[in-house]
Order: sequence, then structure tokens, then C-alpha cells
Amino acid sequence: MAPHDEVQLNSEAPEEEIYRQRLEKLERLRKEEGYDPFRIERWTREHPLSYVVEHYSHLAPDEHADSFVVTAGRIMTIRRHGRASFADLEDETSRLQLYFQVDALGEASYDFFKKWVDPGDLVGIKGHPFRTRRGELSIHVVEFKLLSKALRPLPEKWHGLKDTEVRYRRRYLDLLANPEVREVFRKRALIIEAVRECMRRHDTVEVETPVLSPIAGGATARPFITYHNALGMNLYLRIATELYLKRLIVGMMGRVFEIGKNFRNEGVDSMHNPEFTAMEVYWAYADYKDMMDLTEEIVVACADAVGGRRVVYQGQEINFEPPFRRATMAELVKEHAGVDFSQIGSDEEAREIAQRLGVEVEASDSKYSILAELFEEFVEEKLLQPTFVFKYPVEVSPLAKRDPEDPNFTNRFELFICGAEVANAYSELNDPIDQKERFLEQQRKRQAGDEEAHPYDEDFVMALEYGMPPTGGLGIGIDRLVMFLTDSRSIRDVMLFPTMRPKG
RNA sequence: GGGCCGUUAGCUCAAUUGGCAGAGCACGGGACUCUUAAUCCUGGGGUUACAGGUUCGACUCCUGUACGGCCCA
Repeated sequence: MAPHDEVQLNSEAPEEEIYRQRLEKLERLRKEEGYDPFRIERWTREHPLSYVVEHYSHLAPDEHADSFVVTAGRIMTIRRHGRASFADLEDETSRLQLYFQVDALGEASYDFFKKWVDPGDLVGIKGHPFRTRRGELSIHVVEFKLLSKALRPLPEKWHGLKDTEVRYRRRYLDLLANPEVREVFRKRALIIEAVRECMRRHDTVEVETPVLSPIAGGATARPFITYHNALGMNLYLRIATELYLKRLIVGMMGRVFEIGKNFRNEGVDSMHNPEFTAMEVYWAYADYKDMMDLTEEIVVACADAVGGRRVVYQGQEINFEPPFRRATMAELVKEHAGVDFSQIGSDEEAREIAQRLGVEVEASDSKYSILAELFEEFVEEKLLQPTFVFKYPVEVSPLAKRDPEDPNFTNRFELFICGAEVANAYSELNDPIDQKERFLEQQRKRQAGDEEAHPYDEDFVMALEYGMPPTGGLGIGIDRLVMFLTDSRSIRDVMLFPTMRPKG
């Protein structure tokens, strides 16, 4: 877009006055100085600000180092004092004061700074580190280069940017105005690195499976539908990676994992975003107990990676010191809802108890699905400390192996932290005949109108028919784990660009 | 999907019972060689989210819409 187009575009909006002034200033800079900051291609930054802070913190007040540092960053504030000025420079590592003084820079260079450099601009800096008489570590600038200009004003320097809507929609402003937000995303990266490091330790191969597929399986959720023009068919965005990863176990890949986005066509709230990051891992010849140990290892490694095993989440101390509590669903329902399922004989009795507790039930609900409902209703939110919950009813676990001792239950667990599900794992169902029956059961639910029921995946059943080793599988919700380890109240605070409705 | 709350200058926030839309930061001009929320002088900046209604008069009361937040399903 030509510059004059933008001026015209914005001249109708009174709030764009500052932008117009900066544009005009840029034009004057080009004309009067023959200098175009947007033509600069690089600056040899030798020292990030954290280096300067580390290596020169020993300087005493009014002590000046002889050596030079060469650095770069964004000018955040300027305090001009006639023939000397202070400015705060920020880069991705730290923040440091700059001292621009006419004696050190010369008239021409100092005048250039005074006339053309504004808060928000990006500059390259060469200078001597020193400590001011007031005790602040600074760089006495002997040379600087304007590397890029800001044409719009920074968010307010003292209060930062608070408006949540603006923070999510224009995350770059949030990141540049609020350093603690950058810290959250740096921790997010450390957490994902810690997960990969665990996988590497266990010789687990990282793979990538389709995001677009003809069947969205591996979880109970409504998928997004999209259309492939050349193939003339609908495709679904994946809701889980499970069924593809298990095909790889059939294919003798041994141990595989994938970290990637899943997409679920459901509402948005503080715990849910339509796209989110999950990690899934499958180990041949392992069971859900191995997965429990692995989950604990991963979660503890993640906690260690970002500051330790004792974490405060929204004022509540969470202890990630292993071993985590392990309890069956029935034990926890007894503990928190006061209902002892070992004493319940019939489905009818279970339905009566549920109704008495104010839980809506359907006439077709078995006592096992009522157990799961009571768990959701009365227990989940109370599991603040990391807790493994195991022995899930087979009815809510269409892909998990049955417990041979008690075939109404599966060898499955979920990990709850801060009242939310963070991990889900089981001994994978590898019996193709049982799998087929469970898919058929799900299909009946689907035909009865349950849009979340698992679709029938014929190719997956066929894969099982070739023989899948006994396998342990695990999925971890990375976003939630990051939330709890960074004291973030909403999932949107740990996603750089959360899903937002377009502004009207 | 339901309930409650919010939306005022680029940013952070005020505005008494319905009676002239304000401040600080940011921005323009000026002074100032150790400031750090610099200071001092000075100037500009508003469709009070949007649409309608009540009223002599609406940021304020009412209805609807949009977007966001919190709680519930």
C-alpha cells in the first residue's frame, strides 16, 4: 500500500493523529537526513542485554568500564535533559538504561537522537557499560543506529496493557508491553522441551500423523468439517491422534509420540479452546500402569523445568512431589459423594441414588455410567492435588482394555490437577472383535442422536486384525499443564493467539 | 444455550440525583548534561462500542445488537 493511501485511509479517524504525525516524521527523516530506517537489514548484536547485566553488575556507582558492548533492542522510554538523555532499552532477555550524552556522541549524532528517535523505535547500540551515581547499571552510548521505527505509540508505560480483549486479539502488544506474558510463553516452550526430553530418554520416536482425515476418531467430541476440492470429499480436522498412532504400533514402530494440535468443535471457556495442543504416546508391550509412571515422570520433569515441584495456582499450593495419589473412581465417589458403589446391586438402585443427589439420569443409564456421572458431578473439581483416578467403566472408555478381574471396568486412568483433567491413559484395546462391538455400540448411540459418539473406523479395526501388541497409551493436555505450572487462570493466557470471534 | 457484569482520548482510568466529557501517561512545540512513573512551560486529541427510544436535556434511564469477561448447563 502506498503511504498516501494510508494517510487517506486513516485521516478520517481522529484517533490516528499520532500515527499521521509519525508518518510525516518518517518522511522528513528520509528527506532531511537521507536516512530510511526500514532499509536497514542487519546489526551485529554481540551482547544481549542479559550479558551486559551479568558481566557488569560488579561496577560501583560512577564506575565506568573501558570495554565496549554492542547490543540492540526497543527503546521503551526516553527521559530527555537537553544535552544529555536517558532511555530504557529492552530486548528479549532484559531491560537496561542507556545514557546518550553530547560529549560522547558528538553534536551531529546527539542531535539525530534528539530529533528522530522515539519510544518504540528499535536501535542498535555500541557503548561502555557504567553505573550511574544513583546506582543504575547503564550503557554510555558512543554509537547508535536507528534500525526500525515505530509509527504507533506503545501501550501505557506504567500500567501496561490490561484490556483482555486487546491482549488476546493483538498479542504482539501484550507481549511487548507485559514482560511477564513473554515469561509464560518461554515457560511453555520449556515444558514442551521437557516432554520431548522424557520421550528421548525412553527411546520414543516423534511422528506426525494427519490433521485432515476422513474419520475423526480417538475421542468423543464433535469435529470441524472441511472440504477437499480435488478429491471432492469432506475431511475432518482431527480430534485426537490416537487411532493413527496405534496403527503405527501395529506397524512395529515400538514406541511413538506426537505433539500437535487437536480441534474440537465445541464452546470456548477458561478451560477449552477449539484448537489445543495435546501430546500422545504409545508404548508396545506396556500397560496403563507403565503409563501412570511415565505420566508422573513427565509432569514432574515439566514442573522442574519451570521452577519446581511446589507451585501456587490461584492462591492454592499444588504439590508435584511424586508419588501422586492413586485412587479408584469408586473410592473417590465414596469419599466425596458418600455413595458406596460396592453396595449397589442394580442399575435401578443406582439411578434412584443419583436422582436423590440431584443428578439427572436417563432410564437407560447403567450403574456404571452413573458412577462416572457422579464422579464428574461431585469429585473432579475437588481433585486439586495431582491425583490419578483409575478403574473407569467400560461404557465411557470405548478404546481401553477391560480389567480381566472386573470386565465392567477398564484398565484406564486419568490424571486430575486443580480440578481439571490433564492426562488420560489406558492399556489399549487390541482385541479387534471387542473393538468392533464397541464401535457398533457407539454407532447405535450416534444413530440415537449422540453427535459425540465415536464413529466406526473400519480401517482401524482391520489394522487390529493384523495384531497389535499389548500397548500402553497416554494423552496429556499440554495447555492445561502449562496453565497450572504458570498460574494462568484461563487457557487463553497460555495460547499465543486464542480463538476469538471477529470483531463486528 | 442461560444469568450477571463490562465497553468513555492511542493506553490506564474519572465524570455527584439526568445538567458544559476530564486527568495521568502517550503525542506536538519550548527549557534543561545523572534521570529512572524525570521535572517545568505550552498545545492538539472524543460519533462516550453500535442502533433506536424516553426527556427541554442522556456517558448516565429503557430496548435491541456487537464484542469481551465471570458464573451456570
